[in-house]
Amino acid sequence: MPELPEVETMRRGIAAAAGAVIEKITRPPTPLQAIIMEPPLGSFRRHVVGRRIERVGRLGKRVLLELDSGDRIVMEPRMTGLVLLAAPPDRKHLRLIIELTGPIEQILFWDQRGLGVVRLVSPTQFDECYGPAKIGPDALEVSVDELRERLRHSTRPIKVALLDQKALAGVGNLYASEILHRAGIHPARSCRRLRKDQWQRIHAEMLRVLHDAIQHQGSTLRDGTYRIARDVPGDYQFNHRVYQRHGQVCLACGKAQIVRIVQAQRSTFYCPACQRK
DNA sequence: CATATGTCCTGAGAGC
DNA sequence: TGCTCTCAGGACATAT
Repeated sequence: MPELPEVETMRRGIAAAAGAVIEKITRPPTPLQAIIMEPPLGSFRRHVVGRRIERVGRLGKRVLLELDSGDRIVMEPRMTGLVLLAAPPDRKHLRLIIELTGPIEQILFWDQRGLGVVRLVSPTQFDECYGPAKIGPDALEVSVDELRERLRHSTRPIKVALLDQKALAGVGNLYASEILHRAGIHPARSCRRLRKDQWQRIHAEMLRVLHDAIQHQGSTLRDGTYRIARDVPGDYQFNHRVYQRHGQVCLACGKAQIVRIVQAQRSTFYCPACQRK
């Protein structure tokens, strides 16, 4: 499940596409469900073939190809999607090929489950669908004061609030648990009951965890889908302290066992000793 | 208005 | 062995 570090790794992986011109877009025949494309492929092609990619950006958990027309291609990996230069994990789940002339030859969109989305949006559509009203500040850019102001009046548990992309862009289920463990905050704690120093710890650990995870090129989980290329997984999973470690002894205190609970239909992992309610 | 729930999808693993 | 069932969760639509 690509979150900010995995998507940033994908963005860096294809960053050399800046300057390239789109020659062709194809969707390989597959017995599986096609990913969602908007507009549909024919119209998509007419708008982008011949256009130059000026910049490869990122918006939270999405990769952006900014075109010389002002339009943007928004690539959302969601659960199992990958944006790659080459060497996808297999051919079966290859969903889209963007062929280029320029520094690199192609960009691939691979997605095992097919929940991913690729959209072409005009500047107006971008503001409507992905502007500040829809997507909060990037987790790597937000200040501690803004983070606190955006969430301090919420009645939601802090773990659930950190996943809200309108409030904060980039943190997902895995890193939310890791951040709160390192900050020593119980995941069920209501946002409005957090003190200022606790917000400071959350903010500091968020930056540390996300930057470290980027250094390690993200986390490849048990399902093994996320990777940088066919046989190259990320390795931040070896630094996880709580995620999917329930039943094991906490690496910080060495005493309590990591617990798994469900919040908002999602697994949360924490140490009951290090993260008191 | 804020928060909660249902939905999409595929493959892995459990249980019979 | 092979079937059926459940689960994983990001983002969005719909419901409370």
